[in-house]
Amino acid sequence: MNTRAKHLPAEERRAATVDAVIELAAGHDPGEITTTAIAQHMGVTQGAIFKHFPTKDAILEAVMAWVADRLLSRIDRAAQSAPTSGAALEAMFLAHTGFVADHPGVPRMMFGELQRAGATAPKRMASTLLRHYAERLHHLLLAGRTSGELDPQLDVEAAATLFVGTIQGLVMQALIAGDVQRIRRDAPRVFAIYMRGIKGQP
Amino acid sequence: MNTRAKHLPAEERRAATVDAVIELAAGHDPGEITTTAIAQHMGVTQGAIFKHFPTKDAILEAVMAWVADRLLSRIDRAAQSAPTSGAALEAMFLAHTGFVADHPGVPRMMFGELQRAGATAPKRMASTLLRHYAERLHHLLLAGRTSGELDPQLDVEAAATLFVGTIQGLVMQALIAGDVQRIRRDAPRVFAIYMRGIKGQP
DNA sequence: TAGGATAGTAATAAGTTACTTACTTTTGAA
DNA sequence: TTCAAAAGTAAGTAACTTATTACTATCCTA
Repeated sequence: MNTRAKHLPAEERRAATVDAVIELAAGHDPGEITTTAIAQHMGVTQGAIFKHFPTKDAILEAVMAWVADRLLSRIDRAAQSAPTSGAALEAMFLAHTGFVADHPGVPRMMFGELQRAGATAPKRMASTLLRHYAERLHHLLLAGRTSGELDPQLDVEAAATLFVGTIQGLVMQALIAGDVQRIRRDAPRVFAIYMRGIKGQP
Repeated sequence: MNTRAKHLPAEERRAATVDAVIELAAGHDPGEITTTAIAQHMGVTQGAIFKHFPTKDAILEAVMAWVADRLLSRIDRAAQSAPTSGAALEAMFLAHTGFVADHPGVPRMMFGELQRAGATAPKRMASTLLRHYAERLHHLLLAGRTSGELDPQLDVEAAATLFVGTIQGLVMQALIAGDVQRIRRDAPRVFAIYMRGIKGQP
């Protein structure tokens, strides 16, 4: 558990709670992230959490908001400084895999939330994040196709599915191997094959 | 709940229990698959389950054994009747996505088990299945590379990761869309891009 | 520095879960 | 047909979950 100062101002405590969840998710399966575990990780009692969040779902909602903000801004920053669509795709891919390697609990939680029954608030946020992500991807793929850098007959929808799936696959392999940093090593190699599949003739 | 005969012989009841889990996983998230839910789905009381399985983990272990047996045999059958390595890869891909479309709960459960803390029996079985799967994949990719059908400089390890990830990505998209049958539609299109990425020059 | 607002504690309520136990019903072979 | 083994029931338990409540410690400003 993190031994930090007690009696944090409300906003800092909320931020610390979100951090605790992200950190716990890195090493435990989402089902084990109980309010007791979150509180222990911060060094407060379980009841203290409910001074700042009305329900547990509200915590998960805040976590999803954190993820959406950080991931999308990191990806946008990476893509903006790339000269071509293909380079932007690669930058986006590496930014995303880098984010996942930094916060390996995030994709687990996302996947876990998406499986939930009904339309919970955190599930909606996860869906929204993925939609925004897909929009950026779609845009880049279309631009690359019209510029001729990518295959002029490229199936953009399938290429977007494959892009996301590739990252998901890297996460799964890392999970099985129990070695998160492996993502950083494998990401460029896997992306090279992907790029070969979508690029235009030289 | 399935209205079947009560008082089944032990072996049939065990099989029915595994079926119930597979069916429940198709529509509910793994966390909701309680022993009560399994029993209700079979039309017996919750306690009855423990006449045939010592623990809940023993049920999940039986489910994983069922999956390993069915999936690997289906894949092997598909690959054997293919003329070339590339055709075998495609047959394997479509057999796998077909299996997933038939039993959409299976990849969810696999992913859920792999996230579990510690080395539980069902988690070990899931890992073993994936290792056997990777072996077949590795073999096919190597054969295709030496025959010249695939890129002679192909990064086999990365190609195997991408193959598995592609399927995982299809599952995730279907989960988000809430439409399992979409996997059947998208699988050939996504595989086409993958194949373009690994094949040799014409 | 006094005192109200804020943050945290300890105990506990209410609900679930996997698993057990004492008992009853069904099955099938002698 | 009889009856013991097999299969299922109903009720209960211990452990764990989220959330609440009455109280206490700490902070910060007037």
